Amino acid sequence: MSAFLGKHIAQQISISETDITQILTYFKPRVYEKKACLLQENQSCKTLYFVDRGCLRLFFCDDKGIEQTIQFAIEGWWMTDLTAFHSGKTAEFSIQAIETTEVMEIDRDTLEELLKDFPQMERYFNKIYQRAYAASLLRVKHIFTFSKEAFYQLFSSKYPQFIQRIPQKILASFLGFTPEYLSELRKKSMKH
Amino acid sequence: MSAFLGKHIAQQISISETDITQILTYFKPRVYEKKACLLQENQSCKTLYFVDRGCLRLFFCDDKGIEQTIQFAIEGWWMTDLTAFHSGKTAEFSIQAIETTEVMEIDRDTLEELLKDFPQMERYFNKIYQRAYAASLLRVKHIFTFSKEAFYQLFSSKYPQFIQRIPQKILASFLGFTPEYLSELRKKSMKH
DNA sequence: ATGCTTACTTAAACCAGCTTAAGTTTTTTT
DNA sequence: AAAAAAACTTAAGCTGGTTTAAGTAAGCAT
Repeated sequence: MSAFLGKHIAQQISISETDITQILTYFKPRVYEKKACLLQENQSCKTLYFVDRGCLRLFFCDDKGIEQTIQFAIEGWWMTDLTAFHSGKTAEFSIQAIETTEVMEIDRDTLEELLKDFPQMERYFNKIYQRAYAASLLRVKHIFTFSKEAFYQLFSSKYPQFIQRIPQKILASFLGFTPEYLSELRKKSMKH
Repeated sequence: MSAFLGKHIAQQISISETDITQILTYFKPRVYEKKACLLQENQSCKTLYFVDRGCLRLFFCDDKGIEQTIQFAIEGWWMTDLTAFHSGKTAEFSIQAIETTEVMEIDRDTLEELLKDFPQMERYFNKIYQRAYAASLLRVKHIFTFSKEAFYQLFSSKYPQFIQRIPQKILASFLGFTPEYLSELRKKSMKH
């Protein structure tokens, strides 16, 4: 049972201990092995994940068959193909575990029940979506502001843990350039 | 008084006519002239806008002093610097009216009151944020998937009204390229 | 251990998209 | 209506980042 999710909720909204305990029963704790696939492009997306420990990525395959990662979720972040999850349409993205990852998961119907039984949770998810949206906008801002080299420098100084944790190929696709160019940048930055 | 906002809310959540009428009283209708500035980078962001008629843009100045537009809001869309609005920090973005624009506006305290008096509205804003977040992610996907030329083709076939309404310079910065290059693409696409 | 597959590196040739700079057209101001 | 400013166009030269291709290292199965 994840104490972390409970804490995370309590941090965002005012809510009683007993409610939190109740709320957690709507979620199912589960472990996904490294490289496990939680959601496949073009399939229906039934589940919302909260990362307790580990790391997930959201990605798609471009027309050349290259996997493009557009988002990570580490401890304390939520992940799903939002559009597919809420609309019932087939997923545009895939989700994969980069490391062995412990999640708390909930399906759409159970989430609806949860929101009916605990309407305060609307406010919690509101904050989650706001944060995610703001992060995504900031990302667009960064893409436009910085050269790829500057973007790499910024990212590696701001999130050094990521550079350790994430395979280069995946990191390169997240940052928006080829693995070859990332390799070049790494070499360059080591000289200093 | 905006009937449009009321309709928009009723479309997203189940709510009574009388509640809608009440809810609308929390908002203030207002008209901004073309080129008017609704929010300035580095100032505090106190207001959330719903566009009734017209068009707003969200932008920032990069280090070379060039304005980069990262989002539009036309009829039926909300706009603010979300992070600044909720956190009280100074804004990272500016907001400007591209056309003479009628909005319904609400400040943070009034919004809090509204959400206290009508908790159902949490669900409404939840949907708004979800939609905005999904749109932003899709944008990142497009940026990575398409060449700038393909991106322009896609955009101009999907949103031909925009091509008409938005000055080229602003459109170019939204699409992520120079006005000169946009000019070249336009010429190219006219030949066909 | 041994082979097999996948991840990373290096370097040269190439090109999409930018910069610069000058010209034209449109809009705004007086 | 004229002048000034801002928006758009055109074209040449250039560069950040990709492509291609070949080599090295690391992970994984047998």
